[in-house]
Amino acid sequence: MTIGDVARAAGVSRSTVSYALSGKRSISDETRQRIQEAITRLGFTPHAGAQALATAQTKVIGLMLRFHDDEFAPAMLQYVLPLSDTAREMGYDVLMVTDADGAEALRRITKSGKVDGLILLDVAHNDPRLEPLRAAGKPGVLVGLPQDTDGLDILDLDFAAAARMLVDHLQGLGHREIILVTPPLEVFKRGISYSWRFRDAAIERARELGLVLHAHYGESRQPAVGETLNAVLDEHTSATAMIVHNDGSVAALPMVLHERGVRVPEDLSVTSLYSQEFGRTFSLPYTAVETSPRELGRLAVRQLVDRIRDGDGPGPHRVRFLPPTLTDRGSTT
Amino acid sequence: MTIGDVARAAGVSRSTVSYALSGKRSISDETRQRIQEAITRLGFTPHAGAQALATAQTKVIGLMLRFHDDEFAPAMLQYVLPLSDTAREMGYDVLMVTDADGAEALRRITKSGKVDGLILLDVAHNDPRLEPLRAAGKPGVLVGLPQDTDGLDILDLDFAAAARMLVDHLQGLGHREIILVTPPLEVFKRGISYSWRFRDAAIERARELGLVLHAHYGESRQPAVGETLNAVLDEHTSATAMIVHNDGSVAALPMVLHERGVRVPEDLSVTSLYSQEFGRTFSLPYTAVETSPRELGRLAVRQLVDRIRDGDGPGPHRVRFLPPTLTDRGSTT
DNA sequence: CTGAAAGCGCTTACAG
DNA sequence: CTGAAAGCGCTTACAG
Repeated sequence: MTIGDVARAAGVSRSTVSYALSGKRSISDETRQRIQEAITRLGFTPHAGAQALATAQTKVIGLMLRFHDDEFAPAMLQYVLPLSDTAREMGYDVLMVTDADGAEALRRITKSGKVDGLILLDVAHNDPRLEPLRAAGKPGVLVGLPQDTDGLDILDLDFAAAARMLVDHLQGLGHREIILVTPPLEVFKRGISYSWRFRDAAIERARELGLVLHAHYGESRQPAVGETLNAVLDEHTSATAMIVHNDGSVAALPMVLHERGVRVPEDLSVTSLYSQEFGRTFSLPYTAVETSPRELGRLAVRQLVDRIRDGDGPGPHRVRFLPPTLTDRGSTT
Repeated sequence: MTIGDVARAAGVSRSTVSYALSGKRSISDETRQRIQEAITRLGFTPHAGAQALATAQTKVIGLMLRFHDDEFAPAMLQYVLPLSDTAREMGYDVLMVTDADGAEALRRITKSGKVDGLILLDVAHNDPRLEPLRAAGKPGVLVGLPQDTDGLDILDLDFAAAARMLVDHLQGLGHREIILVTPPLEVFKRGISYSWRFRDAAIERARELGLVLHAHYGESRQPAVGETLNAVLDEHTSATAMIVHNDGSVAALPMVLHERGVRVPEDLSVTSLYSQEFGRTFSLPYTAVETSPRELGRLAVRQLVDRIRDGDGPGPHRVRFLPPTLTDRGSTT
């Protein structure tokens, strides 16, 4: 079933069928009818490989992600689904790449022309995928902030603003001593910059406001998560508020507080940073900055598709930080 | 950068380069050396579209999945990652398809020749994707059991055996009255057969053994999950054991039991069905049948790749149930 | 408004 | 052991 079969059935040339399909030149109504009829009758679909060869476009975007032991897996899915759905809306399929060697995988799918562009998730400070991405000559959008942003489109939550927002919120309620649970040390070491962007901004803001802030590394896997939370709570009994910037820790927190007999917000005000969906999945009742994974995913795909369509035209590359918004769930007082 | 450039650089014909790449005919050592050297020096990678056109093979498999509101999203990821990793090991990339209209999406990627084969996740009793799959003439492996298994390769956990195993386990410990929390009603309605395969086998076994078994639908989203669990526990105060066959419910259970002051296993023996990884993510301490998502994913990809390679040759299609195994975490007595 | 033909970059019989 | 050439199924200047 090729375009030639359709052409024969409709009594036209193959080029006419092709143009009817693409709309790139005008076709008489009658011819278009005959072609359309033949296409539906024969159930014709163009061969993707042939199209890719002829046009140098695949209509596929690559989605590069990794799962690390120091990450809390369920959080990743929140980004993947909106990305996939948005891509489809815009006429693109998604090639999901989870290779351990991301740089090599990027080279592979890019040089073989398997994708028109790439979305990199969980980008690190010195991400090894950036060199091959720059060399690839294909557009890429990053979620996560690297050190060198030159020539790249980047999208991320404004974690510094989020941290300040939470500190301000607690300060406004009269809290003077706050516990901050950060991502695990390994996440810092891997160079995931949101970990220190959030922490450093929180520390800075607390200092400005004259607050005491105790920063501690969280953990991502049980039983270390619970043990660490308990140890931190034991150490700072005079703290009246908590900011949890770590998926694994916040998911485990309700149980830990329950076991300690700590009531929220009567005994402790708790704030965090997670999406509405994440909160619902884990039954989290905390006032938190919304991470908007759905919006981030949509924006990333839109940006990428714009780049793909416009060649290198749609203006300068840019780093874009989504402004945080606070969802008050009544866990602070 | 095409195969012609390599050929010129190595002083051979394009066909010789092609054969050197594929190994489909013998090449003199010296020629092979020169070609290899040229390939690495020029950084050549064959164009995937051209290969697909010439060979009618894409080296891509389609992964078809959906996320339903009545499902607990984190569970899905456990299958996706092993599938992706295994595919890569076997030389395949993964096109992830999450379209709402799975049947249409299957037709699209299959007719356009974007994939060599398909893996269908979360297959329903009368799954609309099966008709286009059968018509596609491409191999497909299903995870989940449909009504009509004719001509299909199917892989699933043996949920009936799992249910019997748990009932037997509890009966062996002397329990006479058991609560069963099943998947939500909507999952039954959607035709996801594991829901009734497990429930019916549990009921049947309980009857055989003369046990009382109360089956109730679980929920997947808060706050309904907790409310339902509490209602069920309120209703059957004399029950001494529980079987939870529902991700959302079991994830919420520790908190619910904690709030009720129910100790496990002293006051209540609890069993469930989940993977080790899922249990670790949600800090679940229950004796459970292991769902082996990693193994299932690996087997599915292996089976699919075998089919792709052997055309229609590798023997009859088959339904394969993985035997359940019990992981005792000490939550029963 | 439409067609004939070249070209995209591979693979693989066919010949030697 | 190697090469010249046809063919995979499209798209798109070029011509009319």
